[in-house]
Amino acid sequence: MAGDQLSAVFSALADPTRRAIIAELAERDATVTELTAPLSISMPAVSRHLKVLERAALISRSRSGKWRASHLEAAPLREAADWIARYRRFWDSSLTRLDAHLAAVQAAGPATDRMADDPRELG
Amino acid sequence: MAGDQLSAVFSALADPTRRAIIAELAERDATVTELTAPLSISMPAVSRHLKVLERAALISRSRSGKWRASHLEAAPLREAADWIARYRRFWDSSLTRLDAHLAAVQAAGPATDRMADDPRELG
DNA sequence: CATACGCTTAACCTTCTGGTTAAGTGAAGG
DNA sequence: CCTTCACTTAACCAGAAGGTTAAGCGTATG
Repeated sequence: MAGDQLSAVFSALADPTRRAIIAELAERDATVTELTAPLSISMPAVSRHLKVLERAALISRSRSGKWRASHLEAAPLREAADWIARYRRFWDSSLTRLDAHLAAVQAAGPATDRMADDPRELG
Repeated sequence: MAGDQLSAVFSALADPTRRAIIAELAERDATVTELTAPLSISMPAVSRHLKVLERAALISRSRSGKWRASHLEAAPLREAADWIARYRRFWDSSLTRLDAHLAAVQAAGPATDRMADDPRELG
């Protein structure tokens, strides 16, 4: 299981250490040693976390001498965000008219659409 | 690890079967039997997936006679979306001018070029 | 009331995960 | 050179995950 891209991304994000690494890389590229420093685990453990992130395409890595820098790649995060966004209508009360319309269409539920009586169509 | 709420949510979303269940519940509440039908796994397996989703607070369940209906609870999805949204500037091309400025400042310039000399200059 | 139904729990198995320490690789440098 | 540094890989372990079948439990129902 968990073979598809989305699963790999969510699975990568499920670990707090990896989220911390992502947060760090959001500020600057970093070497394995730099990433290990603030964490309370060994460097091999960090190395494997990086491999997981790399497999999920959440980071890319460049070699320069004996250092390897990790760089955040956000494209998979967008896919994850897009997936979650499908359910945005379930929590967001400030829906735009377009969102409401699409939500109504997707839900295929006529009664639940509170804006169905609004004559204004989306522009 | 993986004890916090966010980890539980991402971990729950990491499984394709559970995402399928969420997609189903987004359309209508459903019993365990109804949820099991389109899936190629046994009912006990689905029952455990539901328990995982319940622990992540992604669903609530109500009992009615011998049937138990599952209901989607989207609040945790919002938390997950909020976390990912922190990195939106890394993929969203429609940045505001302020966001672009902050992104440029935080990225802190061409790190990979200087890395060849000394990794400490990465930041 | 006996039985079938809906679902959960138990027991078991295999695979995955995340950590460790120790050894291996390749570039820097005294 | 030959060591040190940065990092990866290997070997190992404990526990979690996800599947199965079988059994249990409570509610409908013929």
